[in-house]
Amino acid sequence: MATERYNPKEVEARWQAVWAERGIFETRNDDPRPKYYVLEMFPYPSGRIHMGHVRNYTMGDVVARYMRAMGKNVLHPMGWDAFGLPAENAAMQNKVDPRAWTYDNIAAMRGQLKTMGLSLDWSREFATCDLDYYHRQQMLFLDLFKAGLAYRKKSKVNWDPVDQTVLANEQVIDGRGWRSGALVESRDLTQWFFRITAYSDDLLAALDRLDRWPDKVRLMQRNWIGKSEGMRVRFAFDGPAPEGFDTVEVFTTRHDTLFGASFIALSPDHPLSTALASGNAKLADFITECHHAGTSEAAIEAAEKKGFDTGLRVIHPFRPEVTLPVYVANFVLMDYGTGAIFGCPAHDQRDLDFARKYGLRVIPVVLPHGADPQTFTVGEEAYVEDGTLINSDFLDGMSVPEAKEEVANRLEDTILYGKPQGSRQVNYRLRDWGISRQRYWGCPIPVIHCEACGIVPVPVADLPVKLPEDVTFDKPGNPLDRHPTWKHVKCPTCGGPAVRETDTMDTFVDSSWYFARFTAPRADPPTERAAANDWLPVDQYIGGIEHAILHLLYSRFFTRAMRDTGHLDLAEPFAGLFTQGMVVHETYRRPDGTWVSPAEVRIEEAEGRRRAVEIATGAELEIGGIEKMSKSKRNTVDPSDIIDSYGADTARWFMLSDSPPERDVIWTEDGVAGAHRFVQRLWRIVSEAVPTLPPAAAAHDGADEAAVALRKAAHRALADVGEHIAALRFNVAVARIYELANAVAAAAPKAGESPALGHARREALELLVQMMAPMMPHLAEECWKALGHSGLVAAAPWPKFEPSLLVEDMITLPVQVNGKKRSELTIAVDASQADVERAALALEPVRRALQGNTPKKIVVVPKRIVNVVV
RNA sequence: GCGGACGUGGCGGAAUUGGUAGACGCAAGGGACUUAAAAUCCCUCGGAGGCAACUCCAUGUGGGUUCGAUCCCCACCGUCCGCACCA
Repeated sequence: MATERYNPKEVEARWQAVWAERGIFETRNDDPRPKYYVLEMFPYPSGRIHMGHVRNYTMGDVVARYMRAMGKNVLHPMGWDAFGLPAENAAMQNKVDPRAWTYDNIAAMRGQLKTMGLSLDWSREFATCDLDYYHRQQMLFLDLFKAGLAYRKKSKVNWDPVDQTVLANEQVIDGRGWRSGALVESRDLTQWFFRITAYSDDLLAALDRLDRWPDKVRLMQRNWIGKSEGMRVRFAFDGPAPEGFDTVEVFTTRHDTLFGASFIALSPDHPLSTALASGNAKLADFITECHHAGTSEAAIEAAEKKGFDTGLRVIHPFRPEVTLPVYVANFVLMDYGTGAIFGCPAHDQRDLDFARKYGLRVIPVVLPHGADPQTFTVGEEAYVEDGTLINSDFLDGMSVPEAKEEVANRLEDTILYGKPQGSRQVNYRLRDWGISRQRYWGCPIPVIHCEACGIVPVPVADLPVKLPEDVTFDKPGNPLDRHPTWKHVKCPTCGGPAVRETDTMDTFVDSSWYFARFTAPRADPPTERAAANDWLPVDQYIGGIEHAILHLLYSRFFTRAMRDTGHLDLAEPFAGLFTQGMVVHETYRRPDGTWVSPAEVRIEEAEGRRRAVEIATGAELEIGGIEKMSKSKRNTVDPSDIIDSYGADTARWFMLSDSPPERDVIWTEDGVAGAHRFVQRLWRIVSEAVPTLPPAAAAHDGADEAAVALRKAAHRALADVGEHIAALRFNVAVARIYELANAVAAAAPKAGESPALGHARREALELLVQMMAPMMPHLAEECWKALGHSGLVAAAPWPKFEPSLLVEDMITLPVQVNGKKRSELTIAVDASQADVERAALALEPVRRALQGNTPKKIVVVPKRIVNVVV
């Protein structure tokens, strides 16, 4: 009897309907089983899902389904990161309402996701642009504001003069606005900030405890936070001090090199620079010039160290007779340390470049180990390594750490104008998070500006501050700002005329707490504290490495802020993090350089050479590099096309096969076809075996050799697959499933076989189906039903392997002579060392390799290897 | 420049983290079935030598440690990623 081909289209829709109807993926908060929260980074509703989503959500779904089978109460929700620029751009370009555009996209993508057969709890779905959600976000903002974690300050921002808006750093490409192409200006604007720096040290220290995060991500965050331990040191002026300044304060991590100081450099934005410039046109010009210099990497690379001598001199803390010139220098950053440094040219490359240019002294004060103090000089390269102090008075002979300690102690004990001259300071690279956006499609910052009362938070009872719907996008700039009525309100405190804050929040705020909202998505307060505490942290979070710093750091901050404002009781939102690789594809281009999509290309193989041919024209195309799927290179493959022609299980299986999940996966037609062949093959194996199977798994008595072998293969696979899924090594789990499928196929039903083999086959098939169920859930349900089960495999517990079947009584050991494998030895597992040695030496290839020599030593590693050493 | 990761057949990769290198898949070649094709099934598949059993070489390159190294150490080459005037 010929088996009918498996029809994924019909089967998948059918099982998806059954799952939905029975609500088996809806999760209750009062379920007594142990919890497991698996979450994939929620998508931006761009309109269509892409292969990256398919990969991400497939991985999460395998974990969710596996954990559910393991008896956990699994929370696996989905939502939409729905505020952001693209909706406004669509509004400007296509005259559509950003709200309608967004919700249409969500509907389209929800439909696509549903065809993937993901075990999601759709009852918890929300979008961040839902009034319900951003209302709660405004409540959180007010709490942060009250706690001093949200504040306003003037700061430098990227300003796009054409679009009239602030741009995030990521939206500035080579110094130009990504949309307008205009040169971005640096502007001082008053903006809202979240005080992430209040948690710098905790965010850093807690990284060590995130042992289920990739080292790479932890390292990136560590570097981003950028802790450095140093000193603030104040220098007194030689002669009259400028108005309003009694000293110049610098930050340094190399206070050991203080005797090598030869100048002071101020940032062009330092208050002293600004003050001096008001009476000095040349200095003012210099500062302006500094501001105009590019801030791109290339510009910084090429930029020369430049300075302007202010004429001021300061006194060396330990050598009253020595004075140092004070420069304004283009390479000193205002927002790190104190915005001023002391220059030690011998031991810092930038300082050296600067000193050479302006003819300043270069005094070596750290002598390399083993160098001769008489002959050691610094040429064009500063010496930044460790060594022994020289030319440094009371520090001479000390190591660098000793010298640092000594300098710190002395400066702390020296009083200058009523304060210690120096103090130890820990400095961080991390800055507060600027969340103001001059944009419409975001969460309004719930604050009112009153001329009399200043900044007045909107009373909680007046929330939500709702985005107006009657806005225009015909002009650049913020539609909220030019809306005729929206911003004009009465002051909640004094009742006088006031205006609303028209900035909206960075969309990264929206994604900084959505995982908490999922735990009680319809609760009246932002979180239902008990639910958040019960469910969080997320046990397994999965997403792209591109969020290593931004989203993942912001969320860690925001969770702490929510803890400190009473919304939940934990610091770390994500206990386990996995960063998946990208989906990449070959590229094809015409001779004129334009790209051609894979769907329009046919690959031909002739004389061992692969050719790409454009289907429409028959013209040969150039096969380009394998790159991330992107619209610009046109190398995308639409998941819906794949699901239409092969089914979701095939797409899911392909995503999990071959490539380790953290690495990039190359999407190939051959690979997908191969995955689909396996789907068909599994169906064939199961459906052809079914008529021959005994009705249900019976006791495995009177088992013959073939039956035992099949049972061992099945239980070995079961043990391995569970282990590999739990460790997210999906590609290896897939390989084990292939192996078991091969083993079952090899033991195909034969006339006259033993009943024991029939029982073993049923057992193996049932295990096989359960093992593949997290990965190919539709096919698994169909097979499960074919095997005679009335329940759902999606609701079945994960089977337990039989440990006795994993134990072998005979074992095959490789036998080496001098480290080279010469033979194999099959022997009882519990054979004594002496027996193993004797048997190994008796092997013909071993005797040949020994050539009559007596072994010096025989290494026997039990259950591993025998090595005969001559 | 600083920091990090990686390098295994034609390709994706596996290897119990010091113990049989190349599991599993893809591609390729050969065969069976078929009027033919598709589908399916069987065989071969790191390199060199040999009819063969087998031998030698081989995990980027060169050294080292070890009975034994893809794995540990040193140096180098290459690829990729992050940060970037952070004092």
